[in-house]
Amino acid sequence: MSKFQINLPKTAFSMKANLPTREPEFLKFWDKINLYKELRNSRKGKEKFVLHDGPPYANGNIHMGTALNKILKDIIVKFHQMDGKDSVYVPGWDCHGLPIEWKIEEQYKKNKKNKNEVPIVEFRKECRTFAEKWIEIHKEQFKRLGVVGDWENYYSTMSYDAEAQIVRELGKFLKEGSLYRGFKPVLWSTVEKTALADAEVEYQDHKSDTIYASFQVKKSNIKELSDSDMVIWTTTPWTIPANKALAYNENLDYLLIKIFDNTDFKNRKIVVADELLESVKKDCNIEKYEILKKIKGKELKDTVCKHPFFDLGYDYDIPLLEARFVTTEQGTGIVHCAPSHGPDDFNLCLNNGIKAIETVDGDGKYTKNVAMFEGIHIFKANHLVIEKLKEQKKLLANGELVHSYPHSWRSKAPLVHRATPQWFISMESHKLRNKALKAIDETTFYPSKGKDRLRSMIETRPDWCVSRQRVWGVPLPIFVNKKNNKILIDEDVFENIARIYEKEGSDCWFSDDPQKFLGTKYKADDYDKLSDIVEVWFDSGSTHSFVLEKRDDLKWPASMYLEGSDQHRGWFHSSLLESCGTRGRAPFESILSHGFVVDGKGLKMSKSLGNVIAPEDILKKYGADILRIWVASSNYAEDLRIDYSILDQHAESYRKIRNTFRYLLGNLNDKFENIDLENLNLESLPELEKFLLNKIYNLNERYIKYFENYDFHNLYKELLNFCTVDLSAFYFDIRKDTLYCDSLNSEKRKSCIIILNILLDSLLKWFAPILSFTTEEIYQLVSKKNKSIHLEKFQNFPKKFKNEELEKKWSELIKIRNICNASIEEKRASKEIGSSLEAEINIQLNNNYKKIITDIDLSELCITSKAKIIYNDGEDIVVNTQKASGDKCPVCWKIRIDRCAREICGLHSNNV
RNA sequence: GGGCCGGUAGCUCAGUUGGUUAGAGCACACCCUUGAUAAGGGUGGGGUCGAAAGUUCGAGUCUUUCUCGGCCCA
Repeated sequence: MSKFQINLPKTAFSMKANLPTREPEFLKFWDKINLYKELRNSRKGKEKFVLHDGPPYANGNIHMGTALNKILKDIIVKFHQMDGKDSVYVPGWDCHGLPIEWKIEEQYKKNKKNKNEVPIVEFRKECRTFAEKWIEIHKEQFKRLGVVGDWENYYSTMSYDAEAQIVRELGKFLKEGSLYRGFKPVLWSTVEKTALADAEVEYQDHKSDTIYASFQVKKSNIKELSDSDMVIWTTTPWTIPANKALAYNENLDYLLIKIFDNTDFKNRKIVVADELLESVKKDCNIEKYEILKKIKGKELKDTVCKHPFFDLGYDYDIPLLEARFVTTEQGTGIVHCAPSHGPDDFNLCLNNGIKAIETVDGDGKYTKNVAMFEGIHIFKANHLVIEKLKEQKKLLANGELVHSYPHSWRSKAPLVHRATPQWFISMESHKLRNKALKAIDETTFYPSKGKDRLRSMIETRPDWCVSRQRVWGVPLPIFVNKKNNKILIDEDVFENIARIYEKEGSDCWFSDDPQKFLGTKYKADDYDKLSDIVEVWFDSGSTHSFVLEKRDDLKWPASMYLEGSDQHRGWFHSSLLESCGTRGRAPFESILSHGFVVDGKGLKMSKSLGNVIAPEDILKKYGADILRIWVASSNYAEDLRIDYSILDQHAESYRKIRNTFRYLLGNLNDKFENIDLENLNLESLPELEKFLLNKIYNLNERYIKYFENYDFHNLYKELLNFCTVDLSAFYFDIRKDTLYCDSLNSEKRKSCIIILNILLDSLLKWFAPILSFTTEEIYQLVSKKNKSIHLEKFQNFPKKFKNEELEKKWSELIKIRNICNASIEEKRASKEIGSSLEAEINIQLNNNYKKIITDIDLSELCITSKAKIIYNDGEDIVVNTQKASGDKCPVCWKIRIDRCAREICGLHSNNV
């Protein structure tokens, strides 16, 4: 302990963060002061920024993707709040749908309960309870991440208000006429007995039966085709009974060949694509044959065939239709079309006046529309079809193929395309596609590539199937007239249903007298009430209508939607369509999409790879602020890598930031004084301080620019570099002498303290949206209690801080400083000196430097005991270092012969 | 299988319309300091820019192919 009075840093801010245990204390504090309410009060009447929450599904613990999403949202919401706006965040949950139904059914199975014996209403109540449970769990998990929002008044798609508004939204489509009943093949699970949403389908390998079957030509413009057969290849033999057409490509070349092998096809003529002849020969064991004729695809026009089961009652024409989807990748270049069992087939046939009919029922059994096969399950029909084909001498070959095939994500059962009565929103009838494309143009995308991604999806997507044959969802509010089969369209009825739902929820649709919904205008006896429910994407696509429009604290459209990039086909997509259909524009002004969380090597996280990291583990080991740094420092435009070594590095950076604050607090003795920046007299400050203000000003300019572009990883990097390069290694290091050794009333020291106050204030606010907990910890230390850092506003730095001349000058000085450091290091390496204060530097400068060096103390800048400068006409900068001579001052530790100017200088002073 | 996006030091990221020896911070190594001390300072090593071919006087930047990874679709 020195006997001289010096000012060493002192602070209650510990070096060790201990985030996992300390952070929850601030959660309690925010709760206690009702931070969310205070945030709203503090920005009453100000411009609103509304980030509308995309509702996560209320099922299962959160994972890294959810954590990333919520933290990113929170950072943005806090940025805008600090920017002075009323930045409102209302979290929400998506609650209806199949996954929850499955969870309940699983429970039933466990308890040996039969789902069919449970009344629908009771089943739905269990689904509701299940979702409620997960909402509560999620809530706590999200809060722990530091996410601030209206947790008390969250929204959910299963609230009565939501269910009612969803009915009103559907009513708009019904009234307009764009919601229609169609008969279309949809992906169908015969196990779950339902159509599946795109997101419910997963592709897995599946072994299929394959067949080469022949269709006898009935009539053609090409004479040689009489008595010949068109050959098709398919992996779904069971669809042959539903065949209505064949497809060819007019750009392909086809061959008419005659077979001589001793088989059913001996001396018969068949047609296949030229390019596929080799593979057909191989698969069908065709060895002896003759090419009779080459046929241009175009010439096949107007050719008509007979169904392979023509003689068994399938006595209708099978026309050849031109289709681009026919390729030479596999098969024969001629494709069998069953409009009830494939979207391509359906569209092609539709354009040629061939309608799909119900060929297979919900269980997967052929209907009465299919002769010979009625009642047989399609998954057991392949061999029967193959037998019949053989019997009719229409089978060239059959085999098996393992290929990627759609399966249900729940039951893992293979799916089929099945024509069912479904309810669709037309993309064309009321120009929905055009409206949506225009809305995309009017939306800002972060990153910009999201725009093309969404646009290309909207450009090609088919009509939107909004019906599901399930029970946990909003019932489609549709009555069909028994007599004329017409849909009841009456706004009064829709409104009546909505009002009922608002009061008691939608369960009553399944239990109560239909008359209740029809009111007095119509008789329930005259109508069939639909039992379909609305697909969940319509639910979540409507959140803008029952959240943004209905709440006074929000606005429509939202300022931003922010989700993972998969939501281009999900929520961004469905919200856009729903809103364009009902309101003619997008419900958002901007879309921010982020990539997926992958492991340290860039691989997706999976149980089997064992590379999954749960947010919970990170919170336990590092704390939320480290996770928030990870979010801020990663480039969300691409996939985000995470593993423990990456987190370790961010934890290191955190310590650097924390110690930067600690230095500030220590030298301010935890006493923060707010500096009036506008009235700050710059002329009274030393140049180094003015240079720092210039740095702060410039950094803030870049900060704003980065923030406006939501470019957080560059923003964070700038802040971190500022802490390490400009402060720790430069300003702080240089000013230690002044701070420690100068007397408290030294003007220089006071100037430095002003800068430290400004730095503390600026850094706290700059970092607050990212380091939500740590900045609060510091704020609580230095400010009045019961107010949060998050209620603060960003600083406005006066333009006078900017000083380009100084910037230029000091960049030269720093160049000299770097060369001095290199020179000092030489002497250190040769053990001549240790600390830089043991050095005396001799600097030779070109005369040009004279005006830069005026008034600059290079020994102070380089933290040496002495600096001699010699000007000449030679090289720009040459530095020689030697050991300083003299004695070490016990106060300032400089080595010198004479006493320094400081009053308390210990060297040769009378005090010694 | 198709579409889109991406691959720059161990890590996180910069690299303007193609133009000197490809940058920063962290990490690492060595040294110093012991008055920011489970801190702080200094110096330094480290990249055939995923691979190959092409266009060009010149390619991390443009083109093609391949490869690896991710998302979406089938």
